[in-house]
Amino acid sequence: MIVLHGEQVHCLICKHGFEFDIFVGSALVDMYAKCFEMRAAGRMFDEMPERNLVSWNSMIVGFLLNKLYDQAVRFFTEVLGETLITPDQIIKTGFGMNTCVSSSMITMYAKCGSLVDAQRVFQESEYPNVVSWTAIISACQQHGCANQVIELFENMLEEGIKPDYITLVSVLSACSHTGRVEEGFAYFNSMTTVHSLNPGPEHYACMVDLLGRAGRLNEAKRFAESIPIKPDASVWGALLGACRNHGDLEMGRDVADKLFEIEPNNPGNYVLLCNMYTRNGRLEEANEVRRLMGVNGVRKEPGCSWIDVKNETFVFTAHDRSHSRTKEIYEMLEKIKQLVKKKVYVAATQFAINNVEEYKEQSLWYHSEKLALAFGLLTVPAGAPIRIKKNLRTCGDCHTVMKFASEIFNREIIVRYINRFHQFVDGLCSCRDYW
DNA sequence: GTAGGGTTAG
Repeated sequence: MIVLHGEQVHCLICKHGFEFDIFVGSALVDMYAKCFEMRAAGRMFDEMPERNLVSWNSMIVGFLLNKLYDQAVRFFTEVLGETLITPDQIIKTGFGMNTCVSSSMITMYAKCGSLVDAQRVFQESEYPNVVSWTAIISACQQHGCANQVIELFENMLEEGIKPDYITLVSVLSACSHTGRVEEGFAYFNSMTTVHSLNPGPEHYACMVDLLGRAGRLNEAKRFAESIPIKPDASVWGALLGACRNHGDLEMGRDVADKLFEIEPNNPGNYVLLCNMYTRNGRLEEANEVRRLMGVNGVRKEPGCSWIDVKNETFVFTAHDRSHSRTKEIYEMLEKIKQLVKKKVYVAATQFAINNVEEYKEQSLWYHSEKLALAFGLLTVPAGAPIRIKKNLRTCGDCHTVMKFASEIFNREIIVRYINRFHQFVDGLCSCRDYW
């Protein structure tokens, strides 16, 4: 809708003959991109008689804003007129010294699963500012290294760098994911008493998550209800997740009802409640939730896992048989199963949600992350870590199998679930099973 | 006229 005003101004610009001005043209590209009209932005860009750095940047930023990441990269390589730029080239050009670039690189490495590289970039950055510090703090947070988060945060304060809103989100999240309830509250309180920061919905969500994850559901609920601002979906979402983790169906149902009103199109809430009913053997109610999903036109995003091998990305869905090496993959899966069973492993069939009893255990073995693991064991050279990413949270059974596999095959396995990393080494996970 | 870091949930 807003673009209507922009179009009117665009018309006026044309009438007065300013459409070929490079400043005006770039601003129009930017305007269309920000109105989520990327095609119009592209047309504008194509029609510009000349373009400069800002025009190109406006296009790239526009792609990012519209979540067209691949196109952003393609466009960028077009600017350079060469193939993809590598981190090595960034260092050579000297751009690595730029704090914008280096903080982005910290984030990039962390999100690609390499915390050590992220740390190296941070150490090499000359004048880290609040964004650089927050980038490395978040990186450690996403990798479950809460000790480092706290250490870095304290170092940052000693260096005289003032934390901001986002820094505290990461610190609080680190506390919640490692059961540091008291410390979490201390940091939360320090926002107002020390740092002059007003907590926002994200901070409140972290605090509800902190209490909820620790199993203190009633306190979490009371906290959510006492928030001075109107609690948003993320606050109730955190509480619903805690109800699922700790099996509180009654509270879960109340919270889910709230969420269905606030965000009826979010499939996650339906799935959580449905799973809770199923796990409690209340299949009729579970079906009712599924029906509600259908009525509201909501569809569950299918779970999938992917793994990079030699510059190629392989994607697996549950029960996937589309890969050319499917036979070997399923054989490897069988092998993992036999070896794991020799340990004290017992299939956690409560995580097999939609299956008839006798198929439950077998079905667990075809979760997408296990398929990716089997493929990784077949293809990733010994000694190199197996890196898997998954778009959804994993189930308890997969988490257990990853631990066993790391020990049995003597492999480091790094798995990202949504946006947090678990590192499995010698039969243990970096999250120490608190997740 | 453009540009870096973030939470919960399947």
